[in-house]
Amino acid sequence: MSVTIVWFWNDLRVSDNPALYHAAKRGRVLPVFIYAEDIGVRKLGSVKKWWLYKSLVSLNETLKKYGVGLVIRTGFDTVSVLKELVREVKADAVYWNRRFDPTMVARDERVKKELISLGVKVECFDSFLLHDPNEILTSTGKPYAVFTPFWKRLRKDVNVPRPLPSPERIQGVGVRVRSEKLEDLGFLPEFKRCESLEEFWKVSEDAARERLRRFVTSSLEGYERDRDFPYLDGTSLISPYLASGLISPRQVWYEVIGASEGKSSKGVEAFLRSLAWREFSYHLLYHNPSMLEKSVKSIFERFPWRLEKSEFYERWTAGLTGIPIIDAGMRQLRKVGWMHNRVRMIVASWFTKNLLFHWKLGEEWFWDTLVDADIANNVQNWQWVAGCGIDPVPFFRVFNPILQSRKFDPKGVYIKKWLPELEKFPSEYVHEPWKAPLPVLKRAGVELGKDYPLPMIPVEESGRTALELYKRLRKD
DNA sequence: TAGCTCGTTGGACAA
DNA sequence: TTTGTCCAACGAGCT
Repeated sequence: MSVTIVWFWNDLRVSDNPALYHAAKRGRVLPVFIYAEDIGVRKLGSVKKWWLYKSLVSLNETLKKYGVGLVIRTGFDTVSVLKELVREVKADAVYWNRRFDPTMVARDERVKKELISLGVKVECFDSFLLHDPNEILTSTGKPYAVFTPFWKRLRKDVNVPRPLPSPERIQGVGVRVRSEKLEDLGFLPEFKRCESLEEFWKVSEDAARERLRRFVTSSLEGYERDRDFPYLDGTSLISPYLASGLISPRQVWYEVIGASEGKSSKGVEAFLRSLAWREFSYHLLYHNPSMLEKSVKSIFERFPWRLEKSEFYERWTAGLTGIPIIDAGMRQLRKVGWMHNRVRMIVASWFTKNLLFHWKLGEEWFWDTLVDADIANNVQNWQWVAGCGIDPVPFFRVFNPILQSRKFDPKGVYIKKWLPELEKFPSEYVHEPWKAPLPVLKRAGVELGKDYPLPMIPVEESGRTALELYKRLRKD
């Protein structure tokens, strides 16, 4: 009987998992997770490790219900580990779901070649994206570089495959296979903030489906209207599940479309459009691998970004900038490993256009602290906000965090949730506490500079500095 | 081919 | 309070 190794990575689920599904149909199955040195462009971020740990525990439990366990292996390079496993269980095939970040694409090609040369059958399946970056191209045969035409094309032409069911049964390999302990991978010890993550997130395939269902029934209809307001529960919170593959994008796609009958199509279309941004990020990265390191608009390679992690950097990461909306966002990130998208833009704009730090420093911090850290989304969005990416926000568009705060959190509900020290502030002053008269401060029980910091730099003036630098750069 | 339109997420200012 | 215009310029993508 044939034996197939299923190599898991960012597809940690049993439903709509084509590699697992087809392997189970084929014969005996060995599900494997490999944590090798060649895992991709970056080492895993610390919060992502926590998420991964939880996901793997959950996947293992699900597989156990089928009577098979998840084998965990570490090593220097993946291909050696796989070759070893092939020998151990006399596997004649290795299946996995395609990955799209450029270093993984290169590695997977290498792995494929080596395995085939040993006479092992290799099959790769699609489920990580809705589209194949090679197949959606403009009429001139080039990759898309602007989102809207890309989205129109995707919506019109891409036939999203229906999600596959979970395998009915999975037959194990029948021999004992050594597995390393999940605890020994070092995913938890270096990480000290698990407590609030544990409270906030349920990490499993079922939790992903449940979360999505709740969003679809309660928030989808108003999504277009509510998504921009961080004090509302208006977004799906599905991103970390997508990033690790506890749910697939086509499961999301069909759940949303299926539940949309009777609901405003505006909410549905707006949400599908958001989902398409994930596609677009991978489209861009797949065709422009250098964007991981370099600003796409090359003029920005000469921009005088700050590169050293100074006190300003520390205050930004700690949520002690003195601008409440920014600090609320950065503290939410610290506590639960997630930040509302609107606030991500505000803190990133402040970081790159007021503090003038290189977008890469911010991108790295997000990478390390987000449960939904995803290489393509992270890099694309940071370059977009910084104004140096493909189809970005124009550089001269500097967000004014105070105006953003007043517009999207008028009563300061979101601010107060994450900054309890400002709880007693009247909403008139909660966006800029430094303007509060002394009696207001007294009543709120806040001494500025002690209980809550003064703004680290002047808001409007710092925005103008960035513009000046940019203008000068263009003249040279 | 050449020309036309448009660009996820803004802000200042005027009316 | 709300709405419209301009800001600077360019290149993608369509017709």
